[in-house]
Amino acid sequence: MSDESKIPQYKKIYQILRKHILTGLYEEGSLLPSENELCAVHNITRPTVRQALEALVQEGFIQKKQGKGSIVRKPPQEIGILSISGTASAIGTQYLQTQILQKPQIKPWPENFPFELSEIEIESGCIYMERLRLVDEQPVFYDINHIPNINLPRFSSRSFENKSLFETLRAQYQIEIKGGEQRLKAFKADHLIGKLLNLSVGEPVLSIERKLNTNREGFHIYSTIFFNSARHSIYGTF
Amino acid sequence: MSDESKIPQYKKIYQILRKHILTGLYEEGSLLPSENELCAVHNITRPTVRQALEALVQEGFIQKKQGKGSIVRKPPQEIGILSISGTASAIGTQYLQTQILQKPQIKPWPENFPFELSEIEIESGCIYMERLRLVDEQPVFYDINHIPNINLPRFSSRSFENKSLFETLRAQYQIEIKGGEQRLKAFKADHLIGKLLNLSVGEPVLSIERKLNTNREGFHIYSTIFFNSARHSIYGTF
DNA sequence: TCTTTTAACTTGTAAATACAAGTTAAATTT
DNA sequence: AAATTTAACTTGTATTTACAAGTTAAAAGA
Repeated sequence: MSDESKIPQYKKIYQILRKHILTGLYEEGSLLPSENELCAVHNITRPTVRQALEALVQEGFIQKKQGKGSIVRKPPQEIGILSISGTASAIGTQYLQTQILQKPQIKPWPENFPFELSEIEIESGCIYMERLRLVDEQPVFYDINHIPNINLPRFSSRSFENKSLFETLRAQYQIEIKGGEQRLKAFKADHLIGKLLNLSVGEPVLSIERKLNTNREGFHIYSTIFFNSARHSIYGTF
Repeated sequence: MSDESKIPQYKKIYQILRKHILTGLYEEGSLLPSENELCAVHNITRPTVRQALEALVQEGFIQKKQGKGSIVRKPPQEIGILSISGTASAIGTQYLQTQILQKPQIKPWPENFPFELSEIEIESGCIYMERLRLVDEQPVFYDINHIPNINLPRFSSRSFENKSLFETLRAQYQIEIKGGEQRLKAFKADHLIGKLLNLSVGEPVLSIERKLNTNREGFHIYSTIFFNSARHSIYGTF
């Protein structure tokens, strides 16, 4: 009797359908099985199926049409605004390389941290890491991450090369991003940022400061991102 | 028998609660009446009440806690990322002034429009308007809007001074923003942008290009925004 | 008095059922 | 053959009922 049996049925159906959409079992634009079919297949009732589908609608995986069905969409996978699109053509994550500038290491929180921290976050210290992300060998953004060091065994020894930080948190620690807040500014590149992003000092850089909420209450992820928007732009849906 | 009777009950409850939260009937942090109380008051069943509450949760108006109740929140009113926050203190919309640079006028769509248009949008032409928005008498952003000229009687004769474009669309035409997509860049101010935003040529400016979806199918609002992030930043939750 | 238990709330999950309303294609009529 | 109607789907809205699970405060016990 594992704890799997405690997962609500609608969530199980949601996870199954989500996986099937992401792995390409359902093509973009095609129709999901009808609600009644899903009822029959999984032996549950329509309200439960509808609860699962509603979650998929909210995340943009499907689009429902009365009288028609549920149309499969493949939304940009990142949360909030974080996808990158090229000035001319779109860029898939397969071309996005990740370079770890600073491997995850445990540190105290910085003095003048731009966000307010909870007590438990302060007590636990934080895991610090820096990454540089490149498209076509060219640096596109540089991010600095602060993650509370709460119940994350072996985190600092994990490799994040060419892996999504969020995907690791989801798969290894069942941490899911639920939303967050962010502040954006445009400013002039200084010497360090310019060097990292391959820009002259004074060139415009987009900076994002964000605090992400997770399914663990009181556990937040704090990131600062510096984005080179010369050849790319930040793209997002909402 | 007006068409009001065709509005679903859950939507009516949603609208009532939304209004009550916005007008301050329920204070931030306080609890909404319980689901069963709302059932009794409005003479409907719990699933219907829950459907209304779910919509409020999605928009951030309330936060539910099992065993406790629904806690009232007052989210930043703008959709997507559009709120402004000062570098030091937050800024309420009451300090945000609007200057109309170009009153709404009907025009054909521009030649090289950055978004793809539907046939009906092309046929109808667009309403064009430019605004400059100021905080403390200082220009903060300049926006250019293209709205399809579809069933918007008397739109071009309306005054938008110090009024939200979205609030007008909601109140006068029952048009609600349902989401959208956007592209952000940082770039150097040219002569025009610099003059409008009171910046020197070459200073960094944040630009946003957005396409907003509405509850009218095929009706989109297209905006380009130039933001002076010297003293303010774009703030948003997601 | 302090601790524990209980009872009365709250929201969360789930079933079974019914009808409304939009979509589509087959069947019928013209 | 073409237009119309109908029937069989789809999702949307709503009721009724039931129990699970988290929270809180009053009641009972030490």
